Amino acid sequence: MQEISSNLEQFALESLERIGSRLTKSRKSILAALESSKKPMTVTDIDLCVPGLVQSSLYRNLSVLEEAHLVVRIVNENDFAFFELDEHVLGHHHHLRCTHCGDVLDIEMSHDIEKLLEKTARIVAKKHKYKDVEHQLDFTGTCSKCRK
Amino acid sequence: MQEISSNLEQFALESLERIGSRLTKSRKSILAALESSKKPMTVTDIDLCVPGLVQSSLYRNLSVLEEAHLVVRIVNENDFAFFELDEHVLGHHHHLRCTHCGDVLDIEMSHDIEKLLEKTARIVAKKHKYKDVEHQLDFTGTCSKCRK
DNA sequence: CTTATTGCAAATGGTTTGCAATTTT
DNA sequence: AAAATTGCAAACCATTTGCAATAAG
Repeated sequence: MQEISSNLEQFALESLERIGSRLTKSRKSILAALESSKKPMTVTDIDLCVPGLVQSSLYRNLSVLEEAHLVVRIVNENDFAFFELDEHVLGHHHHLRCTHCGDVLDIEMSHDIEKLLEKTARIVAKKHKYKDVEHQLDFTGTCSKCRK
Repeated sequence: MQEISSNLEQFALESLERIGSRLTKSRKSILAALESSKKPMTVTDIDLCVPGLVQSSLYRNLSVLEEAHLVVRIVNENDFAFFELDEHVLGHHHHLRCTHCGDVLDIEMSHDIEKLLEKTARIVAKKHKYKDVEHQLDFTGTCSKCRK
């Protein structure tokens, strides 16, 4: 079981405190798992890294961490969710997803593309009377494993 | 109950035939509902437009239509799916989704942005050894109704 | 001692499935 | 007839929830 970085620990403590929640051992383990993973994880993945924690508690912890803006849930067309650290922690990024196995990778876009997307988001918001519009640019295709 | 356009009817007939399925009255009604809707619909929405069709049959029909590439399923973070006509029918477009009520709107991007996204998809595919990479650019925010 | 968290078991609810009856070609 | 579609009811299954017991501040 890996350690949570002290940066993240401090940030998590504050974020959780802000919503009246505690940074328990379980939550540290969950954050550690997500931090050490190079890509989004399913609940099953996370479960393996936090032995002894019942699945319903894991779900409850993930909800709390989501509420604290430490974790985000990624919904895909398979019927289970992926989780990863929030962009506040991980930095802004995008996803490349395999439509066959559901696997998700984090990828980054150039500064120019990001600027363009932000500008576009502002235009879209104005046109459709939406507030706080954010963009999500995802790519989907077939990974090399699924082609074998 | 609205009519399906003859263009769509012809295309649907061919697409369904190709996978050994028939263009039944129910399927016509479903396609008509989706065609007349200006935005993606939930199963409940569609159900209202196809009275007398049991929900399980509706789901089965939607699966067949999906398989025939006539319809696509949009997954969002709420726990029910939205459906709309495939891009083969509707043309390529993007989505603006309200994170509060789950509502989805179709929006279009400029030609320049599309070109840039296609180019980026090719680069991403090469870098990560993915095939047939497509992009999905979605915007999320709060709609005007949810701010009242 | 007060509030948050946990484990356990049961419920939820959108979606899927088995099967016999019905419709379509 | 042969094959696809339907209705009905039951199953699925990831996720949520109620509640009493436990842990943390």
